[in-house]
Amino acid sequence: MENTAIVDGKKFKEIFELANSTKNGVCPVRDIIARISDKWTLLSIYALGGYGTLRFNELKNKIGDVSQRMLTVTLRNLEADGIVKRTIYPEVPPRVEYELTDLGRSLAFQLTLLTDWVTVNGEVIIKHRTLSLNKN
Amino acid sequence: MENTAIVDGKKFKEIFELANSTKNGVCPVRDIIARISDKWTLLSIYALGGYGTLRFNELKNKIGDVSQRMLTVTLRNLEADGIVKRTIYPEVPPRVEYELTDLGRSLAFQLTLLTDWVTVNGEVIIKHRTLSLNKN
DNA sequence: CGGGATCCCAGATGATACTG
DNA sequence: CAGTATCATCTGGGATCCCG
Repeated sequence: MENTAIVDGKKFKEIFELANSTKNGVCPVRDIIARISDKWTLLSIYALGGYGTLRFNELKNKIGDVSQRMLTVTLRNLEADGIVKRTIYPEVPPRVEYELTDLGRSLAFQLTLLTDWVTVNGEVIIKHRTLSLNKN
Repeated sequence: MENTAIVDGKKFKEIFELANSTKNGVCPVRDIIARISDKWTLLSIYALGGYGTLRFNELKNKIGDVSQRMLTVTLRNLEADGIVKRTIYPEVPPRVEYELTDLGRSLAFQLTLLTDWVTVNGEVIIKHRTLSLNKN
């Protein structure tokens, strides 16, 4: 049944048109997918999905090799999109906690589906890629 | 049940660890997601999913504003990953046709799920983003 | 027709230093 | 602690020209 939906191609044409058009200069589909599939964005969402609530440096230490600047930028974007909630506690030293919103959790769930696909098919792809390289 | 899988966070921790680690210098999860969520890759997959088989310039014209170079690069990558099949007909002038492989169709289906999510939640995100901008 | 090769720029990203 | 600001760098991607 999975293939049925694909073979007829109707849905794909609709999606293609949707992804290939812009409203007010932006294409929601492309724009949003591009943003969420960013390296640090993906890791941030997964980390917050797995650990619930994290402080800035906790998140930074978990991801490991992200620069402070990029984590800040990433989290600001996610906050602006309503995917992450940022809570500032007026203490000294300051404490800032991040967590996924309901929208964020919903997105996170969708991303697990994609990740599952990659888990199943990733090795085949990497292998294919490697073989392809050796031909040249 | 969707939330159950997320609230406990177990699966997310696993996925996070998976996406945050590398084997032989590459992380399949991040690497593959980054590649497929590229603007032109996404549009190419959708177009081939919807129209089946397309010649180079047919595909180029459908997408519209893609440069020749980028479409070539995109298709070469997809071919190397085993997602797109490239067939050259030894004619003059040359004819080259592109189509999704079984792996490609499987991936395309997964991407429709993500696109569906964006279709449902995209406007909310864009609106949230716009409101967020106006605060500054 | 379907590319390959080259040049080049804007924007993304990292490193570093400073601060409320 | 959790950033901001600035500078340096590096890369994606477009423009252009050429070719089998």
